[in-house]
Amino acid sequence: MTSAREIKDTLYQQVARVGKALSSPKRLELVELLCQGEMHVEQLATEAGISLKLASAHLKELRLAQLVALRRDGRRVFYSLVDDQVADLWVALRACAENRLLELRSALGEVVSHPHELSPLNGKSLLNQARRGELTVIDVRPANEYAQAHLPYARSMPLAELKQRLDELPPDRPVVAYCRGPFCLLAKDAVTLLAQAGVNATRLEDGVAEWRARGLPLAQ
Amino acid sequence: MTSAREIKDTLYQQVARVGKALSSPKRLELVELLCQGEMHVEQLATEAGISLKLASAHLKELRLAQLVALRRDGRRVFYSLVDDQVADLWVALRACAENRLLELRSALGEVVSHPHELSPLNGKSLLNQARRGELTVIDVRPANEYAQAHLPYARSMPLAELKQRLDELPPDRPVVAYCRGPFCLLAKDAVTLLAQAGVNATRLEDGVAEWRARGLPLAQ
DNA sequence: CTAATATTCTTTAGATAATTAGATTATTTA
DNA sequence: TAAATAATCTAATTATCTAAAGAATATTAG
Repeated sequence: MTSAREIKDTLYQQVARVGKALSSPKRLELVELLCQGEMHVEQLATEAGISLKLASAHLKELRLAQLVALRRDGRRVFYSLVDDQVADLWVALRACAENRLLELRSALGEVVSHPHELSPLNGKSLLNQARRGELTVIDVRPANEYAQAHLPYARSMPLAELKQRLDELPPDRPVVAYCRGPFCLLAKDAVTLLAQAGVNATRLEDGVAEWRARGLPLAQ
Repeated sequence: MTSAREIKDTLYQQVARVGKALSSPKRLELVELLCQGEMHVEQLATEAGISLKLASAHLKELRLAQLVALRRDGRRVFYSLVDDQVADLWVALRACAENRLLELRSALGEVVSHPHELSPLNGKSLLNQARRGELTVIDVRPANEYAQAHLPYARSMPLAELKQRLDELPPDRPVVAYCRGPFCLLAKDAVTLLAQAGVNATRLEDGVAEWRARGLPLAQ
């Protein structure tokens, strides 16, 4: 004999498990990292700026909420999102927060300090211009993230190597740099570096998760 | 002098405010109720089965996360979602939980115990059949929720009045009943009641929030 | 089989949240 | 202006979460 109230309580409790998994800043950062592809615990801990132990504990929470899955390879444990719906949820949650929290907007202002550095293009026209070779799209994330999924026509130029590889960029052609998404600082730094080298560079705010959530295609 | 880490921490913290707001079962239930339209605190508390004080406290949390807004009318305080994006987020979160948590699926099985009672129609064809008068769509939520938004061609027949108003239903025509969404028990009870009265009745799982999230039109 | 590495498990302290009851504020009605 | 109503605020208790540190486990290399 299960009462209506008990059934309802169970239903909302279960959904709240997912909400709870998304209620900690560090877990959100881990989810965003996993939107870039699978990573092992040490990578995740380093990128998120937390201890390995804490990363492991947060990943366990995400695993209990069935948002991530793990795969063992030798002595490494690789985590990944269970599917793209989780990435879409992250993008939706971020967008919702962005659209209503003033504190978030002003903090984001520090990431995108120079509006003219932002690529004014929408996805489709960027795609077209890139295909025609009218501009160069570079992916400034670490190479292993590029290898797992990247924007069409984008070439991998990790921020760490960018300075040494400037000569690989086709001359006299605008460059659009992207990274992990709106919260990531890699593309911002890339644009600054390129501008100092005299390259006409802008940043695309989207990462692969945002790109896919818009229904646009990705390459591997 | 704000470090990159500090900026990032702020960004994820802000998004986590929204995640945190969605991490409590009772707050989720309140959000789902507010998807039906604005309600005052006592209504919300009664429907969610909690005390007025607790409802007030949860609503304050939702307000701090900027997910709901309030309006005072006389001695009543009416709450509503700040916009449809919040309703979409609720629908997305529920869908994400539904698709991966087995416990949720089995609990949901108790709400939708008889699969043949579920309307097999998709939104557009339901709309067409309703327009042509081939079936009767009834909204079994309380009348004030119907008044704020409802499915096109639906008529209001609150569950509480349904038994007395059976004669208003066009005879020999299938009836599709809907309520607040997949977690709501009103439509299930309506279908049971109608079936006992010999009416060919099925349930539509969608509520207005799900309907709108699918990009389908609503009426007022 | 042993040592080294990568990760998880366990425990703990401090911080934060949920819930309840009592006091308080704002609004309407008499 | 006083009483009644609706909701919020404050304070207290209990429960839960975060983060860190030490112990334990699983896998590989020697």
